[in-house]
Amino acid sequence: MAILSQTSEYALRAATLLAQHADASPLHVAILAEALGIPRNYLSKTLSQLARAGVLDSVRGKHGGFRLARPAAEIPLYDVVEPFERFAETRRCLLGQSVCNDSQPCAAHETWKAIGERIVHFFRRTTLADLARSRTRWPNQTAVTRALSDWMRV
Amino acid sequence: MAILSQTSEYALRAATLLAQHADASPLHVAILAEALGIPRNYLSKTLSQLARAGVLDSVRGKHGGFRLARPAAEIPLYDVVEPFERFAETRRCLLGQSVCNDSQPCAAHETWKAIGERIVHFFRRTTLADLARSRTRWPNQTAVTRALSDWMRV
DNA sequence: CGTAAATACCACACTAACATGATGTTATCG
DNA sequence: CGATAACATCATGTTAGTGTGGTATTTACG
Repeated sequence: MAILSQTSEYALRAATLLAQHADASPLHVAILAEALGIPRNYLSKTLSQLARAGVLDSVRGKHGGFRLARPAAEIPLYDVVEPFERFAETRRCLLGQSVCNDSQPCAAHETWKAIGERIVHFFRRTTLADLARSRTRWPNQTAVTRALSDWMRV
Repeated sequence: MAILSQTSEYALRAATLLAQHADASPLHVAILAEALGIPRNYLSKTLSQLARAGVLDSVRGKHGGFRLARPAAEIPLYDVVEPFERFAETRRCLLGQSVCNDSQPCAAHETWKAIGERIVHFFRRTTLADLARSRTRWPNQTAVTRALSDWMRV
């Protein structure tokens, strides 16, 4: 009953941390991974996918890293999570009936549909800016400080 | 984004069909599996678990099968699905924050919590009797007819 | 231009969910 | 009591998600 995959959660956390990073310089995967307690290479792969999806910019070479491709307020969580989820399944009949729609509903149709819509609605309406606002407490706080204060580049 | 595991869906379908079976004689796994389009041995294992959980009665030997352990109206979907799901995860913070509760919430806490509660509420409030009421259209309808009319025992 | 530092990519390992087939166990019935 | 029909269980296979390590590629900078 996890709703989101592990990968999606990783993506959300990393994107939130990036949104908390005010200036536009990219952050290294290594530091993000350390700060968030996420396997480094796996996060690297995940963020590359987000870059391909247009959510992040990736900067290669020395002083490279990842940053948001546009302002946090313009990135709904849906965009962050969609590359790793099959949202279409939200609309499948709970009982697996081949015909189950508004005019020929199964017994659970109304309620089940409402739940699915509520989930999608949440991801569409909430943006990274919303998540970045709250005070967060990531697994490795010192690495977070380093990341956000751009420690590496002093 | 499947919310429920495949196994849980199998269990729900089989239980619904059993609830539609008015009389108290048990139904064979083989017929249930054929009617619902579910792998036979896998369904067998799944229903055995439901029997161990007290949701179904299993009857061994010739003329055996499975039937509901109590009236359909007294079996919430939660009971059918719970053996295969980790509902506790519904209450985990979306951002994986170690502290995230009503007094120290993350930015998504309220909405995310509401979604989880709505899902659990649905499974607790809806019973097999509710699902059995609607006209269903299972994958193999002729096998369903056989099953529900107790064809084997004529 | 060469070196170092970063992402990108590839190959593989591990695990849990899903599935299949064979065999064991129990109960009915002739 | 033996044969048969059902569930129960075990061993194994398959797949997708997750994770790891190494190599290739790109870029900055001295």
